[in-house]
Amino acid sequence: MNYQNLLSSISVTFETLNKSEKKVASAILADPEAATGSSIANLAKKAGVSEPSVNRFCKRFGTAGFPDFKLKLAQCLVSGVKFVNSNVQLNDNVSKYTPKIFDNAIHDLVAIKNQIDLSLVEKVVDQLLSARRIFFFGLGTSGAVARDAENKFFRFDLPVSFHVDVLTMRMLSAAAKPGDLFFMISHTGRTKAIIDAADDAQANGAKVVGLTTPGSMLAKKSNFALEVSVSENTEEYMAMTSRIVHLVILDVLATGFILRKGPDFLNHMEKINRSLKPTRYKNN
Amino acid sequence: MNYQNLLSSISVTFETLNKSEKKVASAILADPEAATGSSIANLAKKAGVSEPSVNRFCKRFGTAGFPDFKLKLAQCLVSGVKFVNSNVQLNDNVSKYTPKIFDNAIHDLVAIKNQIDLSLVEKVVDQLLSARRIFFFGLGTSGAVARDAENKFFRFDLPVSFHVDVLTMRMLSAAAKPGDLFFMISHTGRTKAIIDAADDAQANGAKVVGLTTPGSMLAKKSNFALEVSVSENTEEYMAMTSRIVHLVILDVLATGFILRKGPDFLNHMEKINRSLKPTRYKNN
DNA sequence: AGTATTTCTGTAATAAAATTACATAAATTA
DNA sequence: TAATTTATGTAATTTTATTACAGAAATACT
Repeated sequence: MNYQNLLSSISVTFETLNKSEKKVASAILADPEAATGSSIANLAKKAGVSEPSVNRFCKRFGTAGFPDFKLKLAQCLVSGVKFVNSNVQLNDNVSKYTPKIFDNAIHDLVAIKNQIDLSLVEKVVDQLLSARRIFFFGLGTSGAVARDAENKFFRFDLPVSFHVDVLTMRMLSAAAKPGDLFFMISHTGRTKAIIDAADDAQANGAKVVGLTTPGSMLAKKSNFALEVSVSENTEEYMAMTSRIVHLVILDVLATGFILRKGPDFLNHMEKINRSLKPTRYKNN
Repeated sequence: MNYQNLLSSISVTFETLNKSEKKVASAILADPEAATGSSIANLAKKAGVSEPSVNRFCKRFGTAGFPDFKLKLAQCLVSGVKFVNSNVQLNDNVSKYTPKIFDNAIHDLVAIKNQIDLSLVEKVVDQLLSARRIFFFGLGTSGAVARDAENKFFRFDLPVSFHVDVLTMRMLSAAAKPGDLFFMISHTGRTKAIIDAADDAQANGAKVVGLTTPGSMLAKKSNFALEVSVSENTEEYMAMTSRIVHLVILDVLATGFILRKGPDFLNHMEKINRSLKPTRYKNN
């Protein structure tokens, strides 16, 4: 029995279960989350069966007993999409809202880490490696992300630029050529200027990478869509975790790029790093 | 407490634990997998402490008790945040380096979440609330952070600007006045232009907030130093996690600002959000 | 249909585990 | 050095889970 699929095992074998086991299964399937937190007595009551029936149920599914069952159930819930309720409340004080903000970012990073399509990452790295020019486009918050991306990728011995000006975006995408890579960053994926530029760039034979929300207009129009879904509530008034995840994904791509370039490339990187020395005061 | 990173939390806060808690932490860190399966008596024996000590340990980490702790520990093992030695190696493939990059960011966020000085956060929020003008200064990667900060704080009905041009920085700090707030962002805290500006601004009676590495020159010269220490190795060739943590801290400050402004302020925020509507395509 | 056999399920007893209350020890402060 | 706080363990209590067993329900077999 694979504990990753405990829940689906339960629902799949449901019909083969006997009366009381079905009751237990229903109680668990109705709220698996709650089941992980309750005692055997509690769950038995909720299911309308005796405690040993619950225990037997657990053993039937290959676990050592009820505590072990809860553990494995909890583990199989992790991989599913599930939000921590870390909403900031209006009356939160500093010791409440601070960890919440951190937790939201952490939670979304963990979620995306587990969801990200590695073969797609690889493909985008390929695109970055073979591109003749790279443009990062973003507006508002994503403008800051685009700027950060440029600040990373310019080190890679490639013509890279970032743009936050919609007129420039129009002109560049109108003048796009095969070999150009347009890296579009937009959390909503509905920003007109970005969508229009994606259309134009693609019509001119350039490739478009979209860093955006799943199924968005931008995702659909991209050759390669890096889709990032974050807990909606955190983005209510200001972009928060989406841009954090975007930045980390750009780090991943940059890392992939460097690794593919091989060890010699590190000399080039080192040269760039050394250039900063005169801009800094000595370390005490 | 974020259950995704219970393990990270334990390893990060290890030094702040007292004697018996350290014993428990070591026993768990030595074999987290085993810990999820053992009884409190067992673990207590392995750690060489009493059972209540284990129980207190669990509560200290924000869990309801030992069973709940085991559950959350088991969950965090699934998501598999490696809390030690997530260095990218030259021969890593995409499925190796991708989670490492994420893990590094996650790990540092957990670390700072646990270390951040909440009263200092509160004080900086006070400064932001009472400032007559706010300037965000940053160069390179921190320039992107400064831009992001401006993109957040301009919504707050305050004169806010960000600067990435050292000449402008000089002029602005030379013309600083009491009531001005200079928010300096520099991971190294040794960037000459930033340090010089901090000196000038302070000499002219303005307040300086530094977002930088602990004990840096900038930290020493700031009225309020938000000190962030990240795992050094991640910053070798390019700033990675430091800027992520900086951004999240700015989110915390922005959140603190809004909450202090009270519920009426949300109308103002809402008005700004609405203004973006015409720039976007309709959601299908 | 009626009995035997098997399978299922609950009750009650037992065992295991976790938590609490309290006391003592260690560390810290004055 | 005494006073106070903090940390830790012992023992009692409570909660939780498991087992053994018996009665009920279902199935199979005359």
